[in-house]
Amino acid sequence: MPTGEELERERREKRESLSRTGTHAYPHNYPDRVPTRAVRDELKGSPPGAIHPDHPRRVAGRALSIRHLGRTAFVPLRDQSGELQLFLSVDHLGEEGLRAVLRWLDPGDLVGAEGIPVVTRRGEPSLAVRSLTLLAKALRPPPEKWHGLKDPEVRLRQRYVDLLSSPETLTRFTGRSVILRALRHHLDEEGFLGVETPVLERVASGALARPFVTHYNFLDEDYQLRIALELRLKRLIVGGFEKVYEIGPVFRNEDLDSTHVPEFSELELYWAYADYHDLRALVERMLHHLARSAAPFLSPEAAERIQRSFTPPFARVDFVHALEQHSGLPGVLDLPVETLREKARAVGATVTPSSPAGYCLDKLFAHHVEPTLQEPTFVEDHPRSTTPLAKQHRSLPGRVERFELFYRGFELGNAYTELNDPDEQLARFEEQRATRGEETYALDEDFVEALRYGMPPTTGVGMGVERLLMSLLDVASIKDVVLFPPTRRADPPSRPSPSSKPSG
RNA sequence: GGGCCUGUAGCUCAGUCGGUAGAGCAGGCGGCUCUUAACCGCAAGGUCCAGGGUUCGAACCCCUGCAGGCCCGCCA
Repeated sequence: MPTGEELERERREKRESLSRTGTHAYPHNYPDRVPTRAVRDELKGSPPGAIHPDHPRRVAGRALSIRHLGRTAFVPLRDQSGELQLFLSVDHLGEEGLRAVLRWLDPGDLVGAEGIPVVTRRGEPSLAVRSLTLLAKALRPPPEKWHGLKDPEVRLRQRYVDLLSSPETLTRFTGRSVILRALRHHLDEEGFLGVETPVLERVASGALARPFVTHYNFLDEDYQLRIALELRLKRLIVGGFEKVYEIGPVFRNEDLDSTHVPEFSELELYWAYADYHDLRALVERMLHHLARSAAPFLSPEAAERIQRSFTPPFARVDFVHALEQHSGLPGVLDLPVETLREKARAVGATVTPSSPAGYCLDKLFAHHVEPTLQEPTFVEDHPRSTTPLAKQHRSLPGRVERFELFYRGFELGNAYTELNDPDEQLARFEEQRATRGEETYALDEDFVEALRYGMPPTTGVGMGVERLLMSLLDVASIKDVVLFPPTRRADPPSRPSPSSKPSG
């Protein structure tokens, strides 16, 4: 850090000289403060020049910049509720008081201010400061006040800098928390119980993904980080819970792009004595509710558009009909698997001689149909070979009772009428293992054992929370809704390249 | 894994034909009692992502690597 060092040294010197006057640079609290928004609200409707000397107020936050005009100065202050201008003048602070403040105050410092609410002659709601207190010195300068922090790499690696300098980032992540609170509240209101199940599993199953592996020293045993919540939650249904959900992190040892991160939050929900038709209606109600809760964090136009999109009923298409229509392959379910492999390979999928029909159908669907599903759409009644955990369709042979919800061309959720016959479950696992080799759902023996005790008819859904948030907050990249997405090592040791010619 | 693009002051960005780097903001000094991207003046601030090569001379051309972005592939 070349001249950053000089900037920091200057700020350290200001801090030290303040300490020498007996002022603590890092006091322990700042009592009786009010949000800056409260002061702005009080001043609403007051004319320029208004003064409220009988209502002294204390506010605290980050000083954004300093506009010094001789015997006055203006300092915008930001806290979580918004911004308020501090008005510093010799009239309230005295000659020496103002001079002293300007000696130590830097943009980025955290300060507390006590003063009286005023509206300046130019009409800006302000606090005429009688006393300014340093609450924490910023040794690093904040990003440029007008352009802010642009560097996408720094925004991810040092998210705190992004948050402290970009109000829209703070707003977006506030939106994340508020929407998830609304989600939990909605599920609670629907009668579901929130539960927590283990992140560390002997065998991570319930989805098709490579797990992260870790080691439990005490048991001297390798554990895996969960890739889904499904099998644990269904055990709870066996045990007598009738409506449960969990929202929590799952881990899939995979690459990262605009719709995938290796660590993400999943919502899974299981509902006994109900089927996927009941669940479809619940998902519609839930998303409609969440779209309303997202509105305060969006532009009015985006809020309106998203609420309109998520107003039930959503579109419904049959998996097989949609695939046949968009691919131009009639009778796709009756095609021999060799033909399906050939067609899948033709659209760029990685196909092996043992790739099963379900895999090829998934790939063909992903290529031909998914990009067309921009508005919320339920894709229903998948071929049986595409999934091992769903129950046979009650009227369509060769299909299962399943729906996936798509929006903007990506998958938001996946639901089944759950398979609850232990013998068929075991057969499906083994069938997958036989045809897919490594590419298979791990066999969870204890889960099958649980089913042998009897699981009521049940329906369940899994949704990627970040994708849900991308949809509701109207952003294009999953990193925009993950506070601390993973990044590569910042400064790997540089080594001379082996192919470079020796100097001489 | 493949293609394209990016990396220069604390931040945001210029940098022509290869001739030892520039602006604005922030910081320093001076001025100004209503600014709000305040303004005016002065001075200062650089591992040009890293390593190597070509050249009298490289931020610029070449090679390799690293990090990031976009697209494609892979991945429930």
